[in-house]
Amino acid sequence: MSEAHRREKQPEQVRRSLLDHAARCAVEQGLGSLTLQAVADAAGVTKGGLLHHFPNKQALIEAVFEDLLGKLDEEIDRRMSEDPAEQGRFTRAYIDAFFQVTRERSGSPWAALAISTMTDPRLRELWSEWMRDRLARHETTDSQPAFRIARYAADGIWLANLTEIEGLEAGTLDELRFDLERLTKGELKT
Amino acid sequence: MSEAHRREKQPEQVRRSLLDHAARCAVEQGLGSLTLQAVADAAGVTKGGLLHHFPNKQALIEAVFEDLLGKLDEEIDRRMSEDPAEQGRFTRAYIDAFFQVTRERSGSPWAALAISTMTDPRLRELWSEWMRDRLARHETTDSQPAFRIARYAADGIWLANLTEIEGLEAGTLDELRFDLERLTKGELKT
DNA sequence: GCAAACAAACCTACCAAATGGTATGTTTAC
DNA sequence: GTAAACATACCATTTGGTAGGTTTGTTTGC
Repeated sequence: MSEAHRREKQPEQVRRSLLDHAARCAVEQGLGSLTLQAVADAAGVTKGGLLHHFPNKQALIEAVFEDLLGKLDEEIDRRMSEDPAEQGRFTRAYIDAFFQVTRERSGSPWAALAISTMTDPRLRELWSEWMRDRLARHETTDSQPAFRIARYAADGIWLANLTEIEGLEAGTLDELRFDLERLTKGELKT
Repeated sequence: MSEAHRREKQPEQVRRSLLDHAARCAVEQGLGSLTLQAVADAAGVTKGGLLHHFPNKQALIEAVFEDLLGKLDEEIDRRMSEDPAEQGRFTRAYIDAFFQVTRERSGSPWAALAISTMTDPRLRELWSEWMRDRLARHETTDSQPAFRIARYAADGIWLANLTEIEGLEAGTLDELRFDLERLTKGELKT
């Protein structure tokens, strides 16, 4: 620590490290009690160094959030481009993306997204806009009730996985994934 | 304020007020930035008075959480006792309870439950235990895939409602409620 | 029946630690 | 040489928590 003077300067890399570790800290301690010192330490930089990249705490938090939203966008777009069927294309990509990060489990920065969303009104707005925008874009293919329910269920599963300390079991996740697929095909019976 | 010396002492009432206002503050400011002073002020007591009822901050938070869990238990039990059909009885009560608090919207102390659950590892554990316990109790009637998916979807809807600034529209909520009911009867098609 | 004793329910005053942020110095890259 | 990329030192404020006092309610002793 505090050796950054000696090593070659790679601002982009440091910035990236700060974003990643900030997301991690937000998961572990909660966003409210997130401290600049902790993030700086985790990223191997001093607090002053951190404040050089992000003018204040709020700016850091919003940067983390936008970074994660961007990644989610990319991931979903990638999956959609590989899906041949048109109906429910967005819903499948959305669900799969969530299941992937659900499996990746702890340390996954995505959890920060949830906590942030709940806590900070500004971030709530960003998330709302993102969701409204994507839904509008795929209204013709993904607005049927079963798709909507399936997406909400994916959210719920993801939430449950965050809540469980050890995460849901892999087998359970596979079952749920399968059930959701059936749901989007009208095959799920009681 | 600070007149509690003069008024007759009603510890139970003060304790209740502290729990309620703590839940409220947690919703508004987030649990992480919840301050003892704010809670005490809101309840019309000094910080010292608060710390007489709850030895420290963590104890207060856990007390709030357990209080809310207890209310949820009562609500679900009440609904279950009024439900004639056996299959999916718990799932229906669970969904209805969540939809009710979803409709009640802001100021409802239930939102604190969500935020708390994500932030605090200890509370995560409490919630996990509660859920595991209830699921075990109703395994024979509520373990089918469609029920499980329906419960997760209810969680997701509830989460979305917290996320949206103004909350989901009443009409949208009614639709979702109707779709979930159909899902538990195997009537939901794409 | 009543005062003394005691405990519970508060309040006031205070402190040590942590935290966000500033100001300024030092090293590296171009 | 100059600007960016850091680090160091420091400050004002806030916050959780403690210590000890004061008031109210209840029980005990006689």
